[in-house]
Amino acid sequence: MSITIKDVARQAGVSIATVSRIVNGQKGYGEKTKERVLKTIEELGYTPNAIARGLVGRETKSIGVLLPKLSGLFASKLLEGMEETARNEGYSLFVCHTDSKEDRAIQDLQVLKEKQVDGIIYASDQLSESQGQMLNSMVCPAVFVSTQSLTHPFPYVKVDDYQAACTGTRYLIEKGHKQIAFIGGSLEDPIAGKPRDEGFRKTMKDHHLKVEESLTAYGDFRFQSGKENFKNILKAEKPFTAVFAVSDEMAAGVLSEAYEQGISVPDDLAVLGYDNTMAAEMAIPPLTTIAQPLEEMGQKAVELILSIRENKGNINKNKIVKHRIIERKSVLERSKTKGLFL
Amino acid sequence: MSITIKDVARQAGVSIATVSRIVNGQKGYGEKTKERVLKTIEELGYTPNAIARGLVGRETKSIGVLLPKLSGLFASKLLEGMEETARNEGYSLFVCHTDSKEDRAIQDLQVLKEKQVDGIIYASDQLSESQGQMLNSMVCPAVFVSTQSLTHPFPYVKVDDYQAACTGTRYLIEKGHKQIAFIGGSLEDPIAGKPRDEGFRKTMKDHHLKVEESLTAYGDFRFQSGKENFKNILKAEKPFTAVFAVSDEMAAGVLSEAYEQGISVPDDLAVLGYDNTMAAEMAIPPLTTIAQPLEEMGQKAVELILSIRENKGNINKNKIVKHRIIERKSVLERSKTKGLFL
DNA sequence: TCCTTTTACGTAAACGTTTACTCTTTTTAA
DNA sequence: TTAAAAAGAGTAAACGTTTACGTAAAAGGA
Repeated sequence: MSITIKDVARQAGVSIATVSRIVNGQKGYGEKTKERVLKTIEELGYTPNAIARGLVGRETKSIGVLLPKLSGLFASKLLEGMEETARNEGYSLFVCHTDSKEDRAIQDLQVLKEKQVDGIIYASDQLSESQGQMLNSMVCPAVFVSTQSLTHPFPYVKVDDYQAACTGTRYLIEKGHKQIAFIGGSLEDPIAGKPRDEGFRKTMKDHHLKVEESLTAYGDFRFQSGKENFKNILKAEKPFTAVFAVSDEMAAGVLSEAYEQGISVPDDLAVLGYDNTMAAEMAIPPLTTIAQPLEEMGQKAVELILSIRENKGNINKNKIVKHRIIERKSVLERSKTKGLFL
Repeated sequence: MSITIKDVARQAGVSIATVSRIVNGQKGYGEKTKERVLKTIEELGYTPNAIARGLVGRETKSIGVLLPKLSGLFASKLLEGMEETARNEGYSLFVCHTDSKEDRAIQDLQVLKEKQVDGIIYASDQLSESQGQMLNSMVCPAVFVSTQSLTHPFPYVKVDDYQAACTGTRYLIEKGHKQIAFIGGSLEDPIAGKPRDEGFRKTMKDHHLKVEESLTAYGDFRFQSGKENFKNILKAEKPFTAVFAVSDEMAAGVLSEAYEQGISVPDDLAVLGYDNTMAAEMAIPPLTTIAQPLEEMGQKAVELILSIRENKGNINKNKIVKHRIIERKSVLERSKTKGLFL
């Protein structure tokens, strides 16, 4: 059995209320008492019980985080940002790996509710109807990061996917590329899939460029998906000089497949990524990519939770964070890259 | 204010003890009562309060995990394994990013103690003396994963680093390589640094091969470190045909530097990695590497915690898990690779 | 000096559960 | 039938805190 506030109180010859006040830095005790109690705490090695605190104070200083995938550079960078901020504010993080499975996410939400978390961060995945209902039924605030929901208007932190895709496409075009392949996310994904596709198409159109449908493909943001989709695109044997893959992992897949087929990047083909995870840095050649400020997003997400807890009456808290191009080595000017099937 | 067991009891016309028993699937109530209570629970949308449970039952169904770095493929894969097992056993994970900083780890341990976690997993980092003392003072079990401590004998789950390094070195030698560069971890690191170095040297010696000191370097397992160390090794201009880097990230670093210097892997040089994270898969060329079964290690670590909680009197619980070579494309036979400075 | 305010505590209730004891009532066994 | 056992349920104490309220003494003000 461990040392409780009672033991401290008895040993120091005061009431538990006094110990509590001292521990919590409130006032209502004399200087000598304080010192005596502090010494006793030290001697006994007393540690307050956060569970008991949580029960009476009705806050647990913990936040639940739902991530579709833990083992990737994207999620882990996001998590690092959240952890840093949470720590500084005295909060801990429960992490849940939903694997994009409906039932897992529901289970997670249920558990987090029972564990009385002070907030929930739902990251980079689509929200189903029943998840949305659960989220609504929670007493704690919930925010989205790197995603949002059209039907359930929780505050979110994300980049403007549409604009980011425009930026990327424009970058390629300004480098002189005209025939551009595109590997996007699922078009059924209204948050990260569709808007990027739209951004790409809109920008192409604005520059009077045609998008060749056999040069477009849609995957799931993963390495394998990038690799396979690029293989399919190559099968079409249509001319192109650049490919825009909307995640670094997919871009790495493109690089990998290109390598296998003896296609040299950037000499034969330009490749543009998206995210700016470490995958972009480690790639060969290092990937030029659209950066999402993942750590900042994680930080903002927990700040958002915290600010909602304070001003219960909150204004619209959505935060659009800025994307930007990180130029590395995978994109050259059109004139310096040969292109494929020309 | 949310619905409590009292509300359910009142509404259903029974005592809270009965509700509790029904919720927890114990016995001591009639079939009709059970149905009535269950219906009431459904209607009211009652959710048990795990904090209150934790207070009386003195278990919180949560486990704390300390990781030196969150944002890497290594940690996140490990985490994924832990999460999966924890979830299946009804546990949640608090993740803490120590950043290998003494004070952060101490703070984390303190918080986890206050939050009354049921176990602690200390991952892939060296344990300092004061951390060891804190760990000892915790009431819950603690285990190491992918590390261990010589001075604080907590149970651990890891591969045999010495043997794994032997395996890797032997693999290279069996492929006919004789002049092998080595990029290790810090020699001050008695767990993951020194043993791998020793395994490398021992195996070289056993095969009557000389290790050329200017072809060895020691880093911190990260990409940049691999890159820079390889650059230094090249400066020595000593002949060699293979390099063994003891993390995939560092191996990716050598690939990256090799690419910049126009060295072709595997045609000019063989590269062997360690870990088998996604970095190995995504690398160009895909890395042949020593696999650590990270997910399995994560799983075993939480299983270990759980089993210690049950049989309080526990035997020696250390678990050495098996490493193995994953052959991909970065190592060819000596006869097929040109080598450098020959 | 006397009254008022402040300081320094202590008491006890609450937070939402679980569970050891009760006490009936019903079932079982002989 | 009747005693014993089992089933069905309630009461209340505990878990370790925080905090509203009370009270006596000390300090302050005139």
